[in-house]
Amino acid sequence: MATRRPRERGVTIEDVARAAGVSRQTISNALNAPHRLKAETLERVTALIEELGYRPDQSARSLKSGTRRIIAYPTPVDDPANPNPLMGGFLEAVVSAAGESGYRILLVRPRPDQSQEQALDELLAARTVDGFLLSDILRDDPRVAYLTAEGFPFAAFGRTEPGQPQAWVDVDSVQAVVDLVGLLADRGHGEVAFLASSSGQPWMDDRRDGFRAGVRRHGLRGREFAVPGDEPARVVAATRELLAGADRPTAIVAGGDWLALGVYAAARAEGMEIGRDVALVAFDDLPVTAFLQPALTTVRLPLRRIAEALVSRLLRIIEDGVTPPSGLLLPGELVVRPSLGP
Amino acid sequence: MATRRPRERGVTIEDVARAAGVSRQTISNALNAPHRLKAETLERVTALIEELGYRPDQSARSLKSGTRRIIAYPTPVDDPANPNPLMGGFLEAVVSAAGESGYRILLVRPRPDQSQEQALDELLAARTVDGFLLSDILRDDPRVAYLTAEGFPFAAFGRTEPGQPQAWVDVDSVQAVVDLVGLLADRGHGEVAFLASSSGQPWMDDRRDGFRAGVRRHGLRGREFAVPGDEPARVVAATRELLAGADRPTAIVAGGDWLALGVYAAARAEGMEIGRDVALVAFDDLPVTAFLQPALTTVRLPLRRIAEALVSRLLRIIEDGVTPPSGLLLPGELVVRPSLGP
DNA sequence: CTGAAAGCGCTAACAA
DNA sequence: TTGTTAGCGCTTTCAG
Repeated sequence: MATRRPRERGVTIEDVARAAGVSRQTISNALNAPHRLKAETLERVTALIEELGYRPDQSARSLKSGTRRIIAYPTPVDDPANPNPLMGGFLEAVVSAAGESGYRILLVRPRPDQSQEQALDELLAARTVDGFLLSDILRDDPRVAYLTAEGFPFAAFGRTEPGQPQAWVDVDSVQAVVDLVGLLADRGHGEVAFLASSSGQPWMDDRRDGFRAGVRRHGLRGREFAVPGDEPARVVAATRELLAGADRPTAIVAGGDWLALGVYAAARAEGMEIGRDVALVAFDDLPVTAFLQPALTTVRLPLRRIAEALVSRLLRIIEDGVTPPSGLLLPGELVVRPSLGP
Repeated sequence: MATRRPRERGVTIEDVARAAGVSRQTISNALNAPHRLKAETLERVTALIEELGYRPDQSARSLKSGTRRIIAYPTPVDDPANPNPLMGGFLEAVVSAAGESGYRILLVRPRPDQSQEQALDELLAARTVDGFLLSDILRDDPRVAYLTAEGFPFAAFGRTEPGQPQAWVDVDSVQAVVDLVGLLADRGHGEVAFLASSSGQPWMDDRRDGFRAGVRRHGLRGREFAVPGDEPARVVAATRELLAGADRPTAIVAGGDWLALGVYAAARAEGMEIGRDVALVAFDDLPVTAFLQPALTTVRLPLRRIAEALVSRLLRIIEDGVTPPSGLLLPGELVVRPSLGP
């Protein structure tokens, strides 16, 4: 089995031109401006292209055109103990959306000795990609600052500061959590608690804000408690303590399904039943929640719509130079299930 | 905020050469063959490169060298109802491993009108990538057949046929499940059942084979039952039926943690407790299993080692033209936890 | 409608 | 040690 070395080159435009007895330009036109060719020539050339399996070399094309049709996505560092289960679905959606427009996604990661900006700079300066897709945006994200300063196209999953390009898409977590609290208020809960992990993800702040807003709006008494990190054991321990207390809340709003899993475990350990002894709502709609008993009321992220919006905004910047005047806030999808109680 | 259009070019080798008052070749040498320059020149040029922020254009370099330093990974289509929660971790590991050697990962997906082979062909013929990383290998995988026929570098997560390049890495699922069954035998179980999903993933066959081998070796009585698809409701229903029967097994080997989740739910519904009334072992070590009560005995996939092995094999083929003479079988890591029972 | 020439940015080979 | 030449494969511009 002979392995073709990558440096061996394939069939070039020259080969096709010679075989067809025309100039290279005619081949190029057949592909890029077919209307310029006589029907007969076009047909002949097209057939030959097909037969020889000719495809324009991407590097040559990029060199000439200055465009790569590649979007870089710096992959978030994934905590091995708690890998983001939605990552696959998000990438899937992004790859599809970009693919529709003929773009591909390049996964990048700073080398151990590199800062985030350096890693971006390497791609940017080497003109390896046409733009960036960013996620897990921090309030004061150095990547956003850098790309903004460079004037390089990017789109962000997560809000950017007012002074920066508003090429962002985000889920309206505040509203979604307000709605969750509303569901609890409707069912007569007056004493609710918010369970957060304090590992500093920016979106957790929005969810907490939503909790506060919801509590205020519905005149409930709200309490907040944070678990340092998000290891299962800690979540369970913290929640047990809460549930064992005399003044325990009648409902818990978990900042994420992951945390809610700990509430299920804690409730069982305390001999309580979710949905009966304590109501529980959360956020993310992890696939696993389908197996929980009772099933979990939560908020589903519209990953597909997010990805489409991100890509279409980014491509507008790349191709038309048009930066969106404002961000896009997409509603989360409330999924009401029995953990909410009767 | 002026957005830099991608077609605007950055600083080129020419710019640096002019600024330094030397030829372009000297700049190139400073980067690629520094030993050829006089120390003083090198220092001056390097400083200038840094100052101007010059980085060689990737396309130009690729055009010249014929190598892209990009590896394509065709992303599996993810069932939205049951997205693979390990995808993120796998990609993470692959990106890291490839990054170590200066390669990046390009996510690709056939367009709706394309076959898998056509999608590969597009990348291959356009010389967009140096090689492919394949996962979810089928027994008779068309992608493997195509790349083998083309003699194009690839490495596969999952076994390829004997006549094909043995550039694969796989987990020794058979052995791992034999070991699981051994654990059950040690604890005196004589009546065990294997729970599979019949949605046709190739690795499920290996796990079933492992079950059969384990049962045979330890002289147990084994039964198998398959759930069509892997929707939670079906898994639970099928398992409940099994547990409710008079001749119920004392232990269940689930073909994956996902299925095991259904067993937990079914057991609870039947008033049984995992680890006490029925033992349970599974495969995958999904992160969520840490929250299960009792915690699940399962097999962890060595994703990091898999990724490293895949990348190093692929790079050997790409860079040295050396195809591995045989595949690499990595052991799964048994994680013994209380679901196994006393 | 088709062809010739030039050049995108880079580096390998050779020359000075 | 440095500079010059040529050419990777393609497309844009301008002639025919």
